[in-house]
Amino acid sequence: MKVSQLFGRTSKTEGIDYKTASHRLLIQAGYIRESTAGRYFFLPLGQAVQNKIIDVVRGHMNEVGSQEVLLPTLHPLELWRETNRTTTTGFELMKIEDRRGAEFALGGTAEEMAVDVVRKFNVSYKDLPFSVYQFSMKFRDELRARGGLLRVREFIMKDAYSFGTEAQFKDTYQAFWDAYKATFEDLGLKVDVVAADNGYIGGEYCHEFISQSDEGESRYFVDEQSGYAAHEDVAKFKVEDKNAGEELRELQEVDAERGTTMEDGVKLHNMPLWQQTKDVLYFDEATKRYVLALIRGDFDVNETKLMQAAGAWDLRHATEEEIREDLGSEPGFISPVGFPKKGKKTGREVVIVGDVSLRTVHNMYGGNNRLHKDLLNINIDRDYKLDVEADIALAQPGFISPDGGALVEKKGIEVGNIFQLGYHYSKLMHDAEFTDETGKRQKYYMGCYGIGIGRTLAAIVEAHHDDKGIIWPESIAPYRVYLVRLGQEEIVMQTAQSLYEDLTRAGVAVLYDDRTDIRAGEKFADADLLGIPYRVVVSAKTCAANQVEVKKRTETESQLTDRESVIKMVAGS
RNA sequence: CGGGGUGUGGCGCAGUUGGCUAGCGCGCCGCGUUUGGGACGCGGAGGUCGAAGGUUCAAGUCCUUUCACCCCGACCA
Repeated sequence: MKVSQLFGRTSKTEGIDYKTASHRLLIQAGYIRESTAGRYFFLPLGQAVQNKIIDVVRGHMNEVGSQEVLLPTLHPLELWRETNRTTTTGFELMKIEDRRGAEFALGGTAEEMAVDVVRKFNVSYKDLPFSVYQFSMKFRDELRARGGLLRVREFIMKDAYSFGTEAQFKDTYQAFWDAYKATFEDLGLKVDVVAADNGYIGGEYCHEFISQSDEGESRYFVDEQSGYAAHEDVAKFKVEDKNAGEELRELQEVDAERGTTMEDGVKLHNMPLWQQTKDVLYFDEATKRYVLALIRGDFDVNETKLMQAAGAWDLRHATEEEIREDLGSEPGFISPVGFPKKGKKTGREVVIVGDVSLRTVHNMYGGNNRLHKDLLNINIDRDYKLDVEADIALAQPGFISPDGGALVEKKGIEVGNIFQLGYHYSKLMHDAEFTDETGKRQKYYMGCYGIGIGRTLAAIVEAHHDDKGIIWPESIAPYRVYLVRLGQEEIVMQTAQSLYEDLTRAGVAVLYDDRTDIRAGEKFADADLLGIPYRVVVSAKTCAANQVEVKKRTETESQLTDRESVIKMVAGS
């Protein structure tokens, strides 16, 4: 390709509004251009990179035996109703109607569609396990797009769906895990694999592949020694015993002229924070129940864990009015001791969820559901009972991981994920079954596996750039060589042209800067900005020496060699 | 949806207490001089100043409404 004919152009002036490096560089170098927020034009260079990434991903998918398909973009809304996903969450689903009023979802993920096509074929145990995957445009009605390609409203995603028996699943999940590791390695991305929350996708466990970056939105914890890694939503940690050996003392009410914060309690009673009870009252809009979360005073409630434990979907904090008038308690003085089972006025059920850390403390202190009254020597089981006991604590940096090392907080870009779906979809959707060896119909056990192609592209730029521009890993560079011609002497014109042809013949993708009205500095600057791995220069100087100049984007010094060596060098590997 | 900010040729911006024909740099087109790290001269093209309504003799500038975009938050594979 000749630069003089390339559609899209670099820009000297950069958009100062763009905060992330990938956003700025990709636009400045002419890879992408914005349409509206979160929707991008992929120009020839950007599309070339995107296709390279797709090739790498496809290779690994094929390697694990997954089969490429293409599902429709418009999903019958009926299918989404079958799994309740039109209502279960505030999922950012785009909807559309045709002129006859038929309703569709613009595909944002395609579990239902995958099940729908598989059930049309009445599979048997002989077909299992198997998986299908596709590359397709996904639509998300994001409240706020950000960071260029990092969070968008339309993007190409590779999504795969596996079908099998429960016994087969472990191997399938591991195979995708390994394939993802290999994929991101090929793409030049170092990723952490972290345990995460399934959210509206359903299922019981999943893992995110996160490229560490300050620009990322995912916060997670890593135990560097053991390799334990988990998203902040699900991160576990060891809870040490405090005074669990202490003898139980008698429950006692005392006057408590204090404010409503934890610190006020600590000051008034002159006792440690960890010995205080933290009582947080929520209301779940989905199930219309109150959820009272109890935890040791020095910990915070992790709302994601809490929702899982309580079976809640849509938590909000209870209002002061609800606390006082419906539950007869007092903000800042809530206590599980004698807390009502139901709202007095509304009759709404109350679920008490306690953190496992409550077992590590005896003789706790806290409110007594009345203004300026506290209780001393509160003890679990004796003074109150839990409906659910679970880990609902929020991990913090420095806490001890389940494996014993200290948790370190990291930020990163989630470029891929793998989900165990189990029977979630096959149970919700009719006929999602296979025939087993005995002729009986069985639900199949599923997984799904996604990679955001555009986001991966952005993550690669975040990981590989300097102040001059992008530095593409060789595996996905849009071109392998940036051939710079300096000057218009006959010999230079001929040498550059024939080198261009020779390299192309040798199978090397060359971007040939044949512009005649552009000076050297600008060509070099563009070469750096574009980030092509090899820069080859042909000029009067190199021709006089009967050589060409070559420099890798990652290096600062160029070298002179003969043209055969250059061809060998860039064609190699 | 809350907070902050910005909308003036493709990009980056200036435009005073309202005042004459809306400017500058980059880029684009033409001619010439240049030519190893973002040259220079001359000549061009390109703008209903985000949109609508209002105030005024007069609006890029003031008022109202609205839309879009950027950043932070809430939300979210």
